[in-house]
Amino acid sequence: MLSRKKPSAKPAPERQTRDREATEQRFLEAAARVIARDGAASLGVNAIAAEAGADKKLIYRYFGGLDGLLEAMGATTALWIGDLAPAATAASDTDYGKRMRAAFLAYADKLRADPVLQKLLAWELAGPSDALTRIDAARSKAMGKMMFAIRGDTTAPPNIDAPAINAIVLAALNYLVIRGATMGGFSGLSLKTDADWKRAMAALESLLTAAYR
Amino acid sequence: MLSRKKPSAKPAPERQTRDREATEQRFLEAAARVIARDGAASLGVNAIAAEAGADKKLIYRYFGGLDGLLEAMGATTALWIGDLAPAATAASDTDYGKRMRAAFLAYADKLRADPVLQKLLAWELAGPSDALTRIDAARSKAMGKMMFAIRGDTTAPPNIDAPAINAIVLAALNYLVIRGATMGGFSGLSLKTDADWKRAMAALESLLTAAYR
DNA sequence: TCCAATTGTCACCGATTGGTGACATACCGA
DNA sequence: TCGGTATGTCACCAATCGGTGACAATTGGA
Repeated sequence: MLSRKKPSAKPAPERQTRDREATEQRFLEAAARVIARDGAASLGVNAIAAEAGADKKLIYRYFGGLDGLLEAMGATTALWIGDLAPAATAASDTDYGKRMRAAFLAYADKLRADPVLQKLLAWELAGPSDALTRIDAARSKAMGKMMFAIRGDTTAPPNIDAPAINAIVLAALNYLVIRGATMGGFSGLSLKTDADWKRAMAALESLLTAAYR
Repeated sequence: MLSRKKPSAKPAPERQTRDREATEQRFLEAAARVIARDGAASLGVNAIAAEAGADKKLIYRYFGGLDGLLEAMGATTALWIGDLAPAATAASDTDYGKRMRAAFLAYADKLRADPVLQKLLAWELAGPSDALTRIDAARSKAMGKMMFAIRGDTTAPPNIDAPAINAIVLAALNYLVIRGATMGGFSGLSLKTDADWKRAMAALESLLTAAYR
């Protein structure tokens, strides 16, 4: 302890904004950055607090812990799902199959551009957590409403289990997007460039047209 | 320290089998149990050693660390993949689409009965690790050989991107099986009972027949 | 029989984890 | 202006993590 004193002139504190909402927002953004960069596995209060430049104690104070923060984040990550319905119905075709195809393609594009949601989806698969399941419940509810809106007054072809087929397509989409982001491909199918994805989506489109014929 | 002495008559040591192969096997089985019960996220040398009832030091001695153990385990988990080809070709039909359908259905059944591989697949999605990627490389290579064997002398219909379509179907299968195991369903489609799966597989079959018509 | 290498055991290390109590400071209404 | 409260900071805790060195005990070959 030589010349360094503590209670003297402050070097550069300047960090005390005293704004709870802003701090909460910083936490949410920091969590998104961490989850997008290091993956959902290495997500914790320490990492988030360090990324946010705030104290982890505040996470407990404001969100009640990591679960609360995740839940708050989950509420914001799935917002664009609601935008899919107008986009798909805008190209208004009275054909059920064509509407679904447009919706799925739009969904794939959006998901491909949202690394946070990708990691969240991957994490849900790794292990069922109470917070994650709640997030998933909210998202799948929004998804169901979207599907309903897209369908509109059209009707699926008879003798076809449309919900099951849609679930299968959605499952393939989720898996392929995540695999493409983390490993660059799956089962010999490269999923790196836009051209790769164009090929994959063409194949999926042909699958759907054949199914909903 | 009353009457309890250490260097006197041994109570029940009896644990020193001095069998390296047996110990390695114990580690592999313990790792499989841990990964099947607690998920891949909570997999570590401490947990594995505790489950195996052996010392973690031996993991480093025998496998060179956790990565080596995972690699050794991955080599054994994908063994049944090779058995899919004879099963699918046994119902020998010269139709490419029918063969693929049989193979995919058999694959789904096997994967549904292999919780370890499920967790491994889920973990690969969560984060790319060097060990995991090597495991995946070995497995997808076996998968490719299997697909080749199943196809045999049949040929896919023209104007159809068979590799892409097969990748899509495989992706959907992986995702649905994992979701069914961890969350019991996906996108409104329940995946708990055998009846649920029968429905899902029927939908997938109709998809494939339509695509490979 | 004896010795050396293999196998197993234990104690310990530093780093990191989630979580909390105590305290300093800034804000805002009375 | 004063004082209470919300906000932010820091130090600390026990538990657990991956990893290693030192040592005891067993085995098998010379």
